[in-house]
Amino acid sequence: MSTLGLKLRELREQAGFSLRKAAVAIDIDIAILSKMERGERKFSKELVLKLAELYKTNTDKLVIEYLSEKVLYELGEEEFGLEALKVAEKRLRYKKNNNHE
Amino acid sequence: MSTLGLKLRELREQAGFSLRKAAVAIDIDIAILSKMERGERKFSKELVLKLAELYKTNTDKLVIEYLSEKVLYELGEEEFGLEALKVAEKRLRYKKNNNHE
DNA sequence: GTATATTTGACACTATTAGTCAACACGAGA
DNA sequence: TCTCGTGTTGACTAATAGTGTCAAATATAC
Repeated sequence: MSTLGLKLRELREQAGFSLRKAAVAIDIDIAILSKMERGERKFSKELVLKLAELYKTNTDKLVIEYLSEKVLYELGEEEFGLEALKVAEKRLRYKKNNNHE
Repeated sequence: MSTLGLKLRELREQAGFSLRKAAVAIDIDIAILSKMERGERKFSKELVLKLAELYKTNTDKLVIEYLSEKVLYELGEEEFGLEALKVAEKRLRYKKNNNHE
């Protein structure tokens, strides 16, 4: 199940939006938001940002959540998922330090 | 540039295969293998495994490399890439410990 | 009952990715 | 120079995945 979806649903309810109103506010179909909140469809980063703004909440954590879910989705049930994450992390650190473009 | 591509090119040359022969052996078009080795196209896991077998080399490291590249590709130039990786890692560990399906 | 909110599935549309093929460039050696 | 083996490139089509739209079904409250 999608953690990001759950969080965004909670945030929506806390902010007092119905699914319909939230969907209208960010200009998407109600069905899509419903499915996204329940993890049946993937969020786009753009929508996550729009929703964060609508609910007046901090975007960073949500973006991190969004990205990590994307990463986990890509790894699927792979046996070496953890090892791959470690390698990716190492390479990303290296890139950050040397590739200040 | 693709580390996986470079590695597989080295392995191919060490194993004494021309691009053509390797491509024929795993039943793909030469152009595809050429592009994959140079990072112009993404590898599929299936092809990585076939090539590892052809070159008689250990598959695990190559699979890990393959997965980490996939992950890094998904993260792109995201500001919070590292943070996302850490969250993903934490969640994956949790899943491994509790979700022995 | 009506009204509002959400879920579900079917469908079409678009974008992305994968596969095919032919032309091209290059160097080695006859 | 000719040609053979090697690798690169681009154009094109096919297959696949992702998105958006809509209406019907379901649920919840009044």
